[in-house]
Amino acid sequence: MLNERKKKILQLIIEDYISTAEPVGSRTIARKYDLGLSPATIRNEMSDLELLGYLEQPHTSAGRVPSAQAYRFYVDSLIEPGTLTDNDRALINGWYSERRRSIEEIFQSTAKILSRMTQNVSMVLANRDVSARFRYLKFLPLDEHKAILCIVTDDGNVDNCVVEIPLGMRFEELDYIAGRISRLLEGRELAGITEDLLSAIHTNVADDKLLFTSLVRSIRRMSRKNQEQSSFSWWYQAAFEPAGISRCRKKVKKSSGYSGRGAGCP
DNA sequence: CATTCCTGTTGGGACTTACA
DNA sequence: TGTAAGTCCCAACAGGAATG
Repeated sequence: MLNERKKKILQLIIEDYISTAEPVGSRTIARKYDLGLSPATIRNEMSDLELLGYLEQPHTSAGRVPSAQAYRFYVDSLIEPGTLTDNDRALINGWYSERRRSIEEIFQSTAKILSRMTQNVSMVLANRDVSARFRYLKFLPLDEHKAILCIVTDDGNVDNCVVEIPLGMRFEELDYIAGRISRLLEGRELAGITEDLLSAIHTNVADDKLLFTSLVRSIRRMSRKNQEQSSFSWWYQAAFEPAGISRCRKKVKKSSGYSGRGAGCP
């Protein structure tokens, strides 16, 4: 636990480093900010902060730079949350009162609002849900021989494919099968739907081979898609939209490498 | 034009001193 | 005795002058 003096020194170092992008030394802190402490005292506190992991030193005689732990502490404990003006509140309420269709749109809107309010580049970052779960499946009739098989997961993804309706099977029966399979698989992680489980469904519920093959193929496709998305561990949306300046948005999915899409930004 | 050397500046560590 | 402050010395770096 940091005492008040350490907190104050850490705060000044972080703010100085943010504004200058240069390592901050004890003498700089003593001279620029009236703390009533000598550089030697500040140096001792900085040494403690370095031991505690809040500061790092690029090389022996350079000043100190804040660590990731220091930034976390700064955001959580050192800065005072500002108060929203009525205009800001109205802007936010206006954006979110509109019904949006996807998570992506919500991210875009959030980044835009942040950018407009702060007049800075904003970035919205979220962890992807790595384990989508089966929600339900449904058959939608196309004609008397074909139907669309739709599988829905709890993260809102939908996969579909056209299936042949087995000869002599009525749509009501298809609907009944969909209900039974949905109940059996509901809440299960896609990755956890095993061959054994699918075989049991094949035997007990959907004994038609073609129908079963389509079902398995669709579940596997969704599971694969989910795993691919999960490999992109973070998703973020950046925006730069100060009033009166041309817009520039960029969306990037980040993984171990780099991939991006979007337009407008060099 | 690239490299080397010199000098000034900045900052940290170690040690000593002053004081409550 | 612990803490704060002062001082000395050394290291790293930047910038300018000298040199090949």
